[in-house]
Amino acid sequence: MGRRGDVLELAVLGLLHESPMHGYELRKRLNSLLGAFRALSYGTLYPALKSLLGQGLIREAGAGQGPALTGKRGRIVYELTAEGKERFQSLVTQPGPAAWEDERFNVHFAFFSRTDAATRLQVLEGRRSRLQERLEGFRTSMTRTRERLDSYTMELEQHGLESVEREVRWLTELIDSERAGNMTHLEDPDRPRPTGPARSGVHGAPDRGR
Amino acid sequence: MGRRGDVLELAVLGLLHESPMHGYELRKRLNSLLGAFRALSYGTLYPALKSLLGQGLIREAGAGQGPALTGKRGRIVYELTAEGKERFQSLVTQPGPAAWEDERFNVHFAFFSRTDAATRLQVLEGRRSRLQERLEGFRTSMTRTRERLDSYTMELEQHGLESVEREVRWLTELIDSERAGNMTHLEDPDRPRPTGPARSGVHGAPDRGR
DNA sequence: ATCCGATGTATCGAAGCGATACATCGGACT
DNA sequence: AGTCCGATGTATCGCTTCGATACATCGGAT
Repeated sequence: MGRRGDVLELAVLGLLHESPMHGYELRKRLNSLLGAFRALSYGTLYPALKSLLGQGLIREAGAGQGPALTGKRGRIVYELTAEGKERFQSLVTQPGPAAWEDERFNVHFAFFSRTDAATRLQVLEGRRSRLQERLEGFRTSMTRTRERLDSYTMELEQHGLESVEREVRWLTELIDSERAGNMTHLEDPDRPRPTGPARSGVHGAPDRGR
Repeated sequence: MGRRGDVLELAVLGLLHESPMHGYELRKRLNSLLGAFRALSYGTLYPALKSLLGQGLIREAGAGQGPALTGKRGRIVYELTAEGKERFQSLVTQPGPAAWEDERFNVHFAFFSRTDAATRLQVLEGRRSRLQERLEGFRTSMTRTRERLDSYTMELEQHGLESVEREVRWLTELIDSERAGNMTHLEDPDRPRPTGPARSGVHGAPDRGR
């Protein structure tokens, strides 16, 4: 499993952690999960599944115990093994080198309800500072090319800048509400609370897929 | 030149149309032009340049007439041939099948000042309706998965929706100002006007890379 | 009754990516 | 004066991923 593969690994493990699934369904879920608008190719998915099978992280389930998805033919339902569950936990708990890169972040975020608060903050803040670096790059680039004025190019750069600024604001709100949430119900993870950030009524827009 | 290559072709041609350049410089410009945050690989660029050379659209310039970029070693400066210029014009004038796909759009937009008004409108409107389709997808997907409530996933979908809505608004403003601009100075392309849209003081944020 | 689009698994050729090798240059530090 | 080092610069290799396609079954519309 290669350079993009490890994100795929996390994503597949996470989805199968919710419920067993076959490849076709998995792909659809992955497409929205990865946030990429280009569909994930089967030429990527199936090799990845094979690799996961080989590592013993998933297995093919004997058909027909999942409710309401009993087809009678060759649909292969995958489910997590015990090792798979452990692997998922370790991946989600210790975000590897650079979990805040573009697609990485989306996937990690999607599994935040299965992540502990400390890790959530770590990922959110990592992502934010990553974006702030990018912001710097934008600003210097824009002052550098100030004189060479093509309005359309300027518009494009301007847009990009504002888009990233927007996402930074969004992240800041999430971080704040994450911290606030922690102080009130950090100690009891089993308390029946609405898993997730304390929706503060304000929304932002993250990256939307590279 | 393959599936992404034709965008690359347009981008390279467009950049070399401004001024001759060597590969390293070209790559940096392409990275900001393509809007992709993942850097374009040399393993993509150099084969593309070879292909363009093979087609006779660009040629290697004899070194040392460009002002202030005279290195004495092997830096290879590329420049457009006459065929290259024609090719660029035809690519920029008749936007091929789907010029409004994610990265495609950025590149076409970047060369708007060398595009006629009709084509500009065509691309902008195509892009907008493309995004509106995507909006539909989002909304149905969100109502469909309403009951299955993971706040983080919801937040992610919400964000995406708003991000796209934002870009639609941006495009609408561009289209409006494009139409308004057309009525005042459509007829004289050589008039020394501030090439570009009539900056209406409002900005939006487009896609940011794929 | 049969057509057709959605569902479903799987692979292949081509293209792109990340890493790396190699080389020169200018400036900083000692 | 030496020498280190990061930026500039060209180029290729192996592995991953993509887009297309093949093939098969299902359910519903005509």
